[in-house]
Amino acid sequence: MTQNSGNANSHPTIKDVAALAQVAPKTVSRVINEEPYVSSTTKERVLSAIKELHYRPDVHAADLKRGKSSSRTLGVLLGARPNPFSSSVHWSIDSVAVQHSSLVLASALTGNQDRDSKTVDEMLSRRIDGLILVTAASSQDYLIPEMRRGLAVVFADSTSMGLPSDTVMSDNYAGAINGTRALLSIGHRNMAYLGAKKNVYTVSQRRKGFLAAVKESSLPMGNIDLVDDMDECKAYTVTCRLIDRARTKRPTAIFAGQNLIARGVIRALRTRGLEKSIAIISFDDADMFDMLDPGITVIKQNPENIGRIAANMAFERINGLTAEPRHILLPTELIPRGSGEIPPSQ
Amino acid sequence: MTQNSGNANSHPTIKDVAALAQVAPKTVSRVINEEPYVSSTTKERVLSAIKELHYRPDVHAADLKRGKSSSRTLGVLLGARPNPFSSSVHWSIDSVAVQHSSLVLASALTGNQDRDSKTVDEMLSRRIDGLILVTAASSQDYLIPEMRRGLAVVFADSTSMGLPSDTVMSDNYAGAINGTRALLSIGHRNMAYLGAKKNVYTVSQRRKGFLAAVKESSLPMGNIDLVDDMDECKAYTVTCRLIDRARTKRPTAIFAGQNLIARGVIRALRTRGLEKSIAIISFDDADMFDMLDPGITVIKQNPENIGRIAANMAFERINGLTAEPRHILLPTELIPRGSGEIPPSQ
DNA sequence: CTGAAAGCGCTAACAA
DNA sequence: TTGTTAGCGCTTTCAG
Repeated sequence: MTQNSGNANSHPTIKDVAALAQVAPKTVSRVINEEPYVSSTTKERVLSAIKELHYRPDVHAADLKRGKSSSRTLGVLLGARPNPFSSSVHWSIDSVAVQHSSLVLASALTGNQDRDSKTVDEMLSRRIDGLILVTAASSQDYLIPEMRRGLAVVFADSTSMGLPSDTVMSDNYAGAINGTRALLSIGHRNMAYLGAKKNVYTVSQRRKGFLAAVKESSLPMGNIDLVDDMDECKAYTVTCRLIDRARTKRPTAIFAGQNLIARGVIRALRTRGLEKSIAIISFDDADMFDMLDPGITVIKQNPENIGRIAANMAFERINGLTAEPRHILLPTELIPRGSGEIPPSQ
Repeated sequence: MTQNSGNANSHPTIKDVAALAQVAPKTVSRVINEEPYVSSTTKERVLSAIKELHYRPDVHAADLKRGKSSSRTLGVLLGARPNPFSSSVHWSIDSVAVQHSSLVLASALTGNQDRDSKTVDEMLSRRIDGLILVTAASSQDYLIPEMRRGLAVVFADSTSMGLPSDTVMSDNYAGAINGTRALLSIGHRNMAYLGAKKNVYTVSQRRKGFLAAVKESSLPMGNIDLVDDMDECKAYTVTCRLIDRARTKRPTAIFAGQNLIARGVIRALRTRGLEKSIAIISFDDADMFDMLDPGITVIKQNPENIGRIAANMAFERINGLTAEPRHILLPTELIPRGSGEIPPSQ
């Protein structure tokens, strides 16, 4: 037992292994990194010393010397309230990362600028190779110098807000147009749009899509209720207000700009027993939407693909790709389940 | 522009800052670490140099020197298929970590031993301070040497399987007894238990709780269908088989050992139009369970608390606590919503 | 095939 | 109040 090999409170080092195997540290290093030119007997000895000491190389120390500042670690920042969508994106990124022997430092963005930038600082201080921002709402200009140094930044389900970085998201505009057209095509002439914060890019695209479809149908805007900044709770309240209006003045169809908003709307419709009388379409699916009665018609995204593509783009950059920023739009799918096919009630 | 300060591909170092501010590296270090005894003018100069170069200290290099192998990073391993429960635990851990200026390395366990232990290795090589295993199924004996070196290991929603580490989980046994008693008290005499893999500790506790309640009611075991290894899909199939039996032989109530299993059961009941005739209770809640008709009665857990407590215990250990392993059981709550209050149909 | 020396970015210990 | 030296764990470079 040389050095600190028996020390309960610290990791054995390459020196401890070297001492036990009676070789030089560099030889241990060769074995660890599977470099050639190590005799098989030496290798054996080193390997068994590693095992005996439960030695585990310190990647940070190794990277420090290598100078390539590649920690094989990816940062992922989740901007949205925890929900199945962002979870899927996250785990999809994780599974790509594992294939690249990388790990994911994950954290939730809170919207509090100070706290969030502290989180990013912590990640950057740990020398992450890439950063994927999922559903990020605010601008991240301070990342520019980091990008110049080679940090691979990818925005998933959000726009890069001026940063020259790759982006992946659903084609929110086209998806919203599609859904809205479906509503219009079955005769709805009074509709409501309940959307999230419209300063978020994806939300604004959905809003625009909705409006574009309305416009092409030549419906007067007087027939449309447009409400922004919704969340589940507010959506409930607003929907109650909308449907408590005189029958001729109330919307016969509701476009929910997000799954949580849809939940609020559905709750409200149910309290009035109107869930089979007023149509609703939700942008983004949610668990159990198919099991309600009626089933909720949704504009479905593909979060797994978004995560996978984001991660792949990040690794391409990490591996040296220097092409122009790429902007991927993924198609959405309109899934009719009943709630979106309800005709206008009068 | 001294050293590599203008280099596009690498981070500026403390030396670059020192050169620009015309001080010694150690002085920069003092400023970074907010040590006393730095004149305010010097401090200013250093700070502005830091800003100009977009300098960010490398925590790994710092820790290396400090020798305390504290990377202020926590590992979190999620063992269950992505679902709202594990998501909540995860984000709850994250929010505690941030308070401790720590970051979370998160990864999903796959069940594939080789791949999973590679993931743990990667985390250990990054010198995480603690490891929280959420819903881990298999034994993790190889962690023992790491624990001896001071790695704080906490099991959340799972047992430590012999390892002397802290654990937090719901009181699965009591919760299951409670739910089952509720079913029995309204007169059910033919019941089915559909549970997940029974080699998972929490699952086995639920199973035992169910059986204990049955036993105390002196119901003959012949009246009970006990099925293990269910998932959503299998639960659907099995439920179909159960309810297609003769009316006198089929269960009048179903205990679903997990929310995904409950989903399969609910789907099956609906295809037969039996959702209002056969009772169901689900262990663990899920989004929208309250909005179905009837609402799904659940034995509710508190994932946020599980995550928070797990993280707190981990940080206590990291900060030197050496008490005996603690095992926390959190109460569950039976939430009646309709489906669990359906009386036996004959 | 193997080893010795130097140094990655940082800070502890000591000096000035 | 500031600077110097040494060394954390590892790998590079170069010499055996």
